[in-house]
Amino acid sequence: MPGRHRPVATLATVAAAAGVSRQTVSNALNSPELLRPDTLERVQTAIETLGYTPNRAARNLRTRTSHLVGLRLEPAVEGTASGLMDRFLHSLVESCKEAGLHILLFTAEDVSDPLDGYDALLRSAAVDAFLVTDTYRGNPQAQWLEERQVPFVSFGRPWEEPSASHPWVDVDGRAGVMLAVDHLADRGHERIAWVGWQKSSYIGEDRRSGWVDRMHERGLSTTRLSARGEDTIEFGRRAAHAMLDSDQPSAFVCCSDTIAMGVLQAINERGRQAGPHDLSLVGFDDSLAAQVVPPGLTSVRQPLEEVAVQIVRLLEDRLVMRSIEDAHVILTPELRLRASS
Amino acid sequence: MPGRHRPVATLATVAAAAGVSRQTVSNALNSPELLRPDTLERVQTAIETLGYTPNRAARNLRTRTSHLVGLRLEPAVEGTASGLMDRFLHSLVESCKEAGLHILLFTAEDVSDPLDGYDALLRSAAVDAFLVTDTYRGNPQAQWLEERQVPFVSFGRPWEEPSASHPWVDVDGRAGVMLAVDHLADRGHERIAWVGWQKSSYIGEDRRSGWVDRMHERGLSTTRLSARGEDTIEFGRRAAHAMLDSDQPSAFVCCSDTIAMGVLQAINERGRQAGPHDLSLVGFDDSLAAQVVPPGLTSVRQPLEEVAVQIVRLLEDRLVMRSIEDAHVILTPELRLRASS
DNA sequence: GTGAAAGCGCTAACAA
DNA sequence: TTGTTAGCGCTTTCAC
Repeated sequence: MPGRHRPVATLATVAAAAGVSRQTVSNALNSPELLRPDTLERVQTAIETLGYTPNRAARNLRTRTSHLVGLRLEPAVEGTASGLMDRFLHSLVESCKEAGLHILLFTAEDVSDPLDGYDALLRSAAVDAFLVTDTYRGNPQAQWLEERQVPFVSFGRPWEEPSASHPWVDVDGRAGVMLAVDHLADRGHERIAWVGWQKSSYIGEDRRSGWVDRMHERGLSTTRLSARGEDTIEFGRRAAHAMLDSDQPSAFVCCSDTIAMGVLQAINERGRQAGPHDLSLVGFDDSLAAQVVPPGLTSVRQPLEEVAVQIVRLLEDRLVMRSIEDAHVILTPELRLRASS
Repeated sequence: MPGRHRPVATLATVAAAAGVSRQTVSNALNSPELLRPDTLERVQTAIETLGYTPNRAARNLRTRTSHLVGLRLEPAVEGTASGLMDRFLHSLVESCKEAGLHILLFTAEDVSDPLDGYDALLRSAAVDAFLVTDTYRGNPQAQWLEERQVPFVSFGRPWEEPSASHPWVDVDGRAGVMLAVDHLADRGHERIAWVGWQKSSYIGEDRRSGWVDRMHERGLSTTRLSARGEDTIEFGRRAAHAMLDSDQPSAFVCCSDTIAMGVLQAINERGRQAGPHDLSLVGFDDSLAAQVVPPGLTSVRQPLEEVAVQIVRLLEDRLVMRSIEDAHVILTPELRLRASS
């Protein structure tokens, strides 16, 4: 019960104090250019004196907007290096503030149902828009939301339906991996291996294509230098051992920091060194683990701060039904160099 | 503009469909026991058919509640292992759902001002309550909120003012470290070192007291086995080197996984092994880094899921002004064993 | 057990 | 430029 014991100022209070009507106070807030300068100032003084802030519920009811954006939080996956959500969320909330938006979190009752939770928030008019993040498994949310004409932006491309017209922001994983390959090749590596995700992962294949294409562009062979599997430490470890047993790669580019951790483990188990003088290693995501693991893991870092900014820009566009230009944004990651390469 | 093209059902719609008045529908929702069974069923059918969900803004305006809980998100600290927020947030949102609450995120304009951001949300009646998390630097928020009679719960004890009466939930770091000491001592270690935070950190000193007291309880000396400094990898590394140069500890208990990573690095640099057969190592927080770093870092894990449950319980109590019992909850962490010990 | 009336605080539309 | 009127969708109060 906020305000239990405080007489909270309302439009009426302020209007009385300033000697104007309620509507004039409302205008002072929403269309100040309509007021005569002296009236405006009088009202503003009253607002300040009384510490008035418009009541959100009343405004929401009247304008049929909440300025809230729903974000469904997926369970954090344990045993995985990433943990990007932390970094992303802060940037996102920050960007939202400038646009007068807030992030409302929700979770699914049934995690396996990608649509669960959206409907309830929508029907209760609790949010104006959604931010959809888990597009890695395709995103049925996009179609569902589009059918209902609900404003939303997705972080992640609609891989299986590239023609989808909803706004999205994504990071160019392919370009990120190319950065990694260039980095290693520039330092003289020729046998650069790829350790990545299963073929069924759109994101995984996109990143891998950066490795394949850049290797070929530089006249380097990719034969027998690729491994695909689960996003686990154990897979990275096994894959690295197998490759080191047979095909003598001198460097590894990994689809995730998690896998890179497994590769690192294999390198250590063989009494070799991860670093520029022995086996080089590059991960993906610049997770906290990459930053803190000895000797420091070189990794592709997603520009999450910029992702957040772009997402909010697109959300704003959709919310005011502004003509949407540049509704598909692809941002380029950068390589964070550390001692592993 | 949600519902732009959909005629959203309202109380009136449902009432018309069920052939009752609006209030009866409202009662069916909020006090179903008042209705005659057959009326109730008729109304419920109509609700279901029309897919009706009460409008949040209207309800909020009328009841002067939002069922929203504000949580100020602090910037994620890079180069630090923890990243607990991810895991915590999901549990929190989950628990909130059962209580009919939602989490609204906000950030500070001025990060150095611990009160920044609270006031605006409060005055606009955007949230009913707050969850305060960054109590490590003392929490002026507690006093500020208490003065204004704003419901809130803090995650973290009011260290500098133990008598503060606001509800809080915390994890017993001291007990967690005792678990670590026992684990190591049970395995024969006698020279167990502490690498922790500066004396100015309440949390750091609490954890350290677990080491001191349990060591003494077991008749083990702590002399020259303690180091205190910043929460950085570099400090952990330097401290470990210094101790290994002089005082021959056989195991390290660290105040954080970040520090443990530095110790691990030092161990590796000396050509020694982190593990049960050479130098044992225990961290704190069970970060993703601890889980993925080779060979796996034993670490004290905070029961964040339970923390979330307790926090929501206390929030509910405060929101209905229920008599508050057990408003101070201390939960015991557990030790996650891995190959580093 | 059900219905009618009032009003939460705000803004859109219009009148002065 | 300012004020008046109406009403967003809901719950509370009080008749019936």
